[in-house]
Amino acid sequence: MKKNDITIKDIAKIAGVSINTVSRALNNKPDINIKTKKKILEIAKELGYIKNITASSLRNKKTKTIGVLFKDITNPFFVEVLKGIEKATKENDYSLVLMDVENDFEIEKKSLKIMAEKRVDGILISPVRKGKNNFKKIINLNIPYVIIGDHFENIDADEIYANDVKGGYLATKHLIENGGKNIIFLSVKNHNFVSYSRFLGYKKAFEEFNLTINKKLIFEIDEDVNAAYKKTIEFIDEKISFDSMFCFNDILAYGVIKALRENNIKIPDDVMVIGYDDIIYSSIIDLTTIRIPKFEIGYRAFHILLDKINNKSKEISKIILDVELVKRKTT
Amino acid sequence: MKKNDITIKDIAKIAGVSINTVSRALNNKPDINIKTKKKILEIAKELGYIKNITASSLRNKKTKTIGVLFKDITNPFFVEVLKGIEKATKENDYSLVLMDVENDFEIEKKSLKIMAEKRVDGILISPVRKGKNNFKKIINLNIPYVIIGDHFENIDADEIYANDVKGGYLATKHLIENGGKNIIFLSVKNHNFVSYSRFLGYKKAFEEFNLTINKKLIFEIDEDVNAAYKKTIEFIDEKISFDSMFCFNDILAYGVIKALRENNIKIPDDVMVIGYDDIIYSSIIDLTTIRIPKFEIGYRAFHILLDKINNKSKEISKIILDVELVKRKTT
DNA sequence: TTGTAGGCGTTATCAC
DNA sequence: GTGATAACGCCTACAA
Repeated sequence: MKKNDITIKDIAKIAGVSINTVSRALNNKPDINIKTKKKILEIAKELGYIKNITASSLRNKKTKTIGVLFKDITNPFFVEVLKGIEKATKENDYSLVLMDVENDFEIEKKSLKIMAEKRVDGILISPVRKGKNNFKKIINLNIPYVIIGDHFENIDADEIYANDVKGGYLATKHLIENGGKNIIFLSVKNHNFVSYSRFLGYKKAFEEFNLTINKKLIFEIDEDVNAAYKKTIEFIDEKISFDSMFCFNDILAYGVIKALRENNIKIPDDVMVIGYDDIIYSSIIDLTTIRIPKFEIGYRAFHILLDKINNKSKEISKIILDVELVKRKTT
Repeated sequence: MKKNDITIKDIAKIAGVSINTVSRALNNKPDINIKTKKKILEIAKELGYIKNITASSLRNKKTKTIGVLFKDITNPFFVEVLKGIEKATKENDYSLVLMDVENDFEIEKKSLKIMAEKRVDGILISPVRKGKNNFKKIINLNIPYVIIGDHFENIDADEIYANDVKGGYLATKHLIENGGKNIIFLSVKNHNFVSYSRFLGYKKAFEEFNLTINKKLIFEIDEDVNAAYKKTIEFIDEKISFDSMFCFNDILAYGVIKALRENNIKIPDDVMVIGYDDIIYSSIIDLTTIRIPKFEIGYRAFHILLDKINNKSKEISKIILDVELVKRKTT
């Protein structure tokens, strides 16, 4: 007999007790004789009994697993967030089912359905954004969820995200204070709230210094190194006048730096570059950036979700985590 | 009534049929009147019925989910592999439970137990290595599994990994051909088979050119950027004579490059640097490296596992994927 | 073509 | 302290 075929029934038979006495022993319930318990535990161990969570989930209506839906599991930002989620999950005896939604509405919809079918206890999601906010339509399941790294207006959902207005402000202020006059804001498409917040911060800094924004220096590209690289080459070719660049994230900044270096533009002397996220490689290339507490976002997101699952909190949480400027050598 | 509380029983009642007629309709079985089927499907849709996979898994003894155990889910190599696994998983209507084993035997053991309890249909694992090979002891469950990115002697396990002997050879040969005389091999601890293979390749190249290896130029450090950075500083401080470095992976190479740059050592003029893996950032910093088909490793690993699960293949697969030199600007 | 009955492995309720 | 029984929701014989 295979080990994972052994059931409490088998143990009961050998121990000469009923199945629910076995259940009691295995689940540390009271109302059981210490000696029978010990005996049962021994038999279970000897037989190599492995509990069937599938069965207990059915009975308990709890799967002790959560679903995690990311737009792109390869994005270093999400990788770090995932690490935080995974850690918290493990610490609380939960498991996690991961799905890469590939920034695609249809896949997101389908994934959500699968999560519902699996009866996950809760969902952590970074919703797909394509211009419109279709998110609300999608989640009409009765599953607790919290949104990670984004904010939706008019939706009563739990959210945890970074203070991107502050981040945009700190970055821009830093550039201005270091002599930046023509500051390009290299933003991305499809990030309504996040990119808008960073833009607001950018604007705020300009206002604080009584400067006016040159809208011609604001660009939106795909969230991709090569797109940033190419765009920067364009700036150079078209002889756009700029002395600093605030990039939507570190990945874009990498592309920018590569393009500048290849054109012998000195960083930071000719052009200052600042990124966003502070992903792990940024310290190596000495990129100045805004640090987001990624691990913490994931870790806390799980705990917010857990409270929802256990009905400990009824009110909606909108958690906004602090960010900080990390000054390195590209500014 | 919540949508996920609706069962086939409810549908049966409304449709005025028995529950297994509903089951037949829902599962596209033959032997059902097309009209009753249509009616049932409509009712199911209207009620917002969501199948309970927990229940069907119990009945079918199939969970349609696999477990993925990685030493470190944050390592870019595994991130890419995971992407491949996730894609293949999704395409085959499977799901994936992810656990970060934190390079720790105890966590690995515990995680494996959880996977067994969840009755995953199969496991994809990059086993923890700490000097000894304790892996065999751990997997004595009756669950199909395939080992990713590693090879164990004397174990009849399915494995998929890269041709690291070739990779080590290509890297070293490239350095020698470009004038490398004193080639440091910066390897890591805890990677018995992989690091040993790369070493064998290194050795092979030396032999081919009738050179003798200087064992004083072989080092083992932790698999960590900062460790590589510090070690390189040591080389410089101790005035070790070297003109090139073959790094165990790209991450180490990043640390090395940083240290060299800070000490005004020109790359590749004074020192050539070559990495391994070709993770995504390496193209940006123009690191010469050995490319491993990471996505493919994950993607194919799933398919090997799937065949095991479906009993399509009884023999053991040892798949060794090809690698290639990617010449960029650090050599 | 459809229905009845039983069981997957666990846990909760209740009685003893 | 312990046991019998039912139930979680689904699927599969088998019978009708």
